[in-house]
Amino acid sequence: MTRPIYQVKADFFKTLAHPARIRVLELLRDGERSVGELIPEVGLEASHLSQQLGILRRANVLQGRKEGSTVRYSVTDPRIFELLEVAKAILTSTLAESRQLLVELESLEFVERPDPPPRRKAAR
Amino acid sequence: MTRPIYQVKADFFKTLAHPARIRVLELLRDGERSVGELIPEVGLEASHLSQQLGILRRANVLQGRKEGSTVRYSVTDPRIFELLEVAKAILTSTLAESRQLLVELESLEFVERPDPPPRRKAAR
DNA sequence: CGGCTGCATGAAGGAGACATCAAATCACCA
DNA sequence: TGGTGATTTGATGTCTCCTTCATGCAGCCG
Repeated sequence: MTRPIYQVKADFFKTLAHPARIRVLELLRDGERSVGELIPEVGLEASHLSQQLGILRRANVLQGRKEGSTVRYSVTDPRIFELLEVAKAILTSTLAESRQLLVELESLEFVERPDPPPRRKAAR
Repeated sequence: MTRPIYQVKADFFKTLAHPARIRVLELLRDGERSVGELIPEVGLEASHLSQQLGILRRANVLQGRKEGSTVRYSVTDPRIFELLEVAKAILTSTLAESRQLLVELESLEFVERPDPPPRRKAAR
């Protein structure tokens, strides 16, 4: 094995860590899409979208199929959707809790704390 | 809703997109750990690890519990492990396919392609 | 009290990711 | 064959993240 597992996993999550790439994946949930179709739906200019698609393609998350002068993309492994579902479930409950916490906080008085003394600049 | 869903999801994946943070999560799979216990297992210096823990904590992935002079961390939502499992499954099969492809490529002759002409520098 | 241990935070430089424009490539058609 | 539309690639400025050092701070113990 060239790279440790946790490094590979981290890289994998990194390829997913971009709003446009997430959108693309969610759009591909209901089937193949050409780049031209994705452009208006994702809202990026062609070259920018192509870069993002390239990142997903090089990570083997997406695959492109050439059809005439267009390229149609689809997901390599449908389990990616399962991943998105689990993420969504986690986020939904986590956010619900945070919101709840916020409500509770707003019902409390603010307690003023004195300003901390200024920090000395690090001499390097 | 302040931010679109795909932005929230992307941020979530971003908090996971670091090898040390993945390691921490995998270690917390079998229960609570103090920072001091994590240091040798993750292999980061204290302050660096603390920064990474802070990122996970602020994202509500981890929670810290103060016990005397130490802090014990645990995962907020156990479904995070499910997420890691799905990711692992995807990576395992994807990597297996890539390896297979590599083997096939190595059995082919290389076809030399002429160097492309130099690109003109963009004048901006 | 005073120092130590355990952890968190702030600041700063360097590395890497993003966004954007220009240019290249390929398929198709007039 | 030249032109046009669709997509990709390359180059580059900007911005964000990562890492490290210095410091802050709370609890514990002598």
